[in-house]
Amino acid sequence: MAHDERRLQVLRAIVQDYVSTNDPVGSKALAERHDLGVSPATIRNDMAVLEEQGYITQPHTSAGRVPTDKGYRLFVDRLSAVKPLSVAERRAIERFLDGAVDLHDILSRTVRLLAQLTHQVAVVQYPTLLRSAVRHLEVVQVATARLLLVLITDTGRVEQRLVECPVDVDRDDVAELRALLNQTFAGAKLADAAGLVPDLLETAPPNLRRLIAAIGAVLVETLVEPGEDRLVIGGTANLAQVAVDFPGSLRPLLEALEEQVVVLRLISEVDTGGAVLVRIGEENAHEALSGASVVSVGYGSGERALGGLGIVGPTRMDYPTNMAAVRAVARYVGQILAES
Amino acid sequence: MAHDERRLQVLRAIVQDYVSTNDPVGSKALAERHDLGVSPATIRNDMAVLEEQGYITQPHTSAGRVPTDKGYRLFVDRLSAVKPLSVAERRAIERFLDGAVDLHDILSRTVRLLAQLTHQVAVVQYPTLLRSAVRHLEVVQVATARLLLVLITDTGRVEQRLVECPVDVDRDDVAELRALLNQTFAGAKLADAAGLVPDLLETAPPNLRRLIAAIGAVLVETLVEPGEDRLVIGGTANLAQVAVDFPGSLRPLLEALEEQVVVLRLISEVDTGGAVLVRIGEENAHEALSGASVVSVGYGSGERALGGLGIVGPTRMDYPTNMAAVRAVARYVGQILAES
DNA sequence: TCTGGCACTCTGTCCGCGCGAGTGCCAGCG
DNA sequence: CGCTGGCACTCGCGCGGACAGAGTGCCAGA
Repeated sequence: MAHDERRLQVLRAIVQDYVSTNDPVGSKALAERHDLGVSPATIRNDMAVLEEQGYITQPHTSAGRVPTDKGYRLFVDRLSAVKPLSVAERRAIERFLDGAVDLHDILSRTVRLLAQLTHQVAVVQYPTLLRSAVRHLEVVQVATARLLLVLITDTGRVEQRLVECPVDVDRDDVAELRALLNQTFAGAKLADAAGLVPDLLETAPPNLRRLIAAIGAVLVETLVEPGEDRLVIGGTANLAQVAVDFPGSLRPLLEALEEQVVVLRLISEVDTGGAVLVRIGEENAHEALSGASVVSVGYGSGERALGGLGIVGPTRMDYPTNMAAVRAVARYVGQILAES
Repeated sequence: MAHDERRLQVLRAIVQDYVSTNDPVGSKALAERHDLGVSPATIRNDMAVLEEQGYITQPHTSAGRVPTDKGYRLFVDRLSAVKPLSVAERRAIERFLDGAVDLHDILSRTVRLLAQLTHQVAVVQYPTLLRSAVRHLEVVQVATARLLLVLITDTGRVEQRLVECPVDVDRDDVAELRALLNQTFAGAKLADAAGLVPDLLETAPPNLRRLIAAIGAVLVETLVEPGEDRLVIGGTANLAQVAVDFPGSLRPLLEALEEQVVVLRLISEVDTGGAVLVRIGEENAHEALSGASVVSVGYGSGERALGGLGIVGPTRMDYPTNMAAVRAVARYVGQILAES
């Protein structure tokens, strides 16, 4: 129907204007700024309907209208096209990520880049251990009965653990152990690695049994602990600018960001096959984020996502632009990781 | 003189009251809350002198007095005793830092702990590479002409770099290389390591020359780059609480924190032999920090500081308590690092 | 079904005023 | 010589009323 169509145009216009001005938008201003071809009075009627349907609301009688979470949702789902990035922005991405020396460098550059492009808080998850593969396992003797186990994954992530050995170890044991471990685990998916420990234990020469048991335990612990996934956060300075959107409640938001677990859960739910995921306001389960939106996507070279990245900002954000930025950055990061 | 002595008492009382109430403190309130043995009128005279000397100021005529940077400085230098931590706090430190699995874990626990104890933003520097020693160098072949060089220091820090080789490499070369590198560098201070490269190059077997040249270059680059020192920051949520102290200018402070270089410079100037360093307001060269104070100290097991840690907060902070917390945490971190 | 007009409602802002806290100064006292 | 109580003065803050402006809902007419 023509009416429904126009009503959606009105909603779109409201979202766009509200996002750019941060003022509740009235019927008159809408008619002026957008070529809707109808008078303010007509728009008022449409607005009344939109309000009844729950897409917009007025902060108080006789102020303009403001989109609700539901309104933003409709906007994101049906009323916006992802805005392509400018050439300059694409260049900036390349320039920014080039020259990174290691994984941490890549990720911290990424987070700065994303924060700069979107003017929001950016979050990047370290490549999940479970979806990586073993590139190399290194054993370093620290003391007579103390070994340092270093795990290097194909994504460049490095994890290290101290292992207290039940027996003294000599140099030859270390070399043998190193060879044995790499022979067994090199190339294996970390998700499968835990399963390989019993085999290894069985086939190992007797003199190394107890040692391997200790190491295996630490290894499994390292891999299975799922909470261990790390996070890089940046651009919190952008929160200060949009402080108006979080009346007084900036603190819980900052707390939630430091409480990495909360954000991690949001960012890591990205198994939807490469689509950018948007969570708006109350859609975020956590209370501190009920006034915020999260835009996230998985990154990774191959078929499966290695981890997630995204941004956190006020519900009143420029979704098309930010979604484009998040997607583009994720692609580049995937490429860079594939190369290294 | 008795007069001077009492004036200092007055200054101390002003600082204490102002820190705890955040209200400019007047002569009457001061006489009531502290047993100075004199009347408000006398205190007023003292205040007039203190103001003339630049230790306190009034925000506007007929408000109470507020300490200046100079006033805080005098307070810190001469009027305060470092407050010992409570038993509960000491327990908390131990409990918090126990069970850390690797260096990053230790440092991120430290930063959270410090933020929690002081209610300020906490900053911890990674152990400086230059003051660490090589524990182990690992070489992993990633592709035919591409090696991954992994450096593990005695402080548990791990650095990795990709090396593009000028020639193809086979497995035996890698093993030989690894042995040679460790033989040369293991145990060496990183500060001296760069100087060892030429020797190594000279004594190396001819077939490895070009390879070692490439690796040596990367190694030197990694070590010499001084800007590479990393930082862990936490407790930014505490900034929101004290936002009153940074009228409107919370943003530049957050920016300065993200611009790690700025903070790094402050935190890493800790060569003063273990004393806690306090920089108050304008004493911080950087403009964004001109309304903030930094309390820092070096940590490390042995004679020399491995790195710095500290807190950043409003000039109006509880210096005695915070200095005690910073010092105590630094000691524990030093212990923990020495053990691992 | 859209449009123009009209009355109504509500907020944000500005202004003026009084209150209270705090000061500086002065004269008197030990 | 230093301390004290008293007193007049200053100035910011908060409160209340008035006002302008923006926006709405509704209604009659095209």
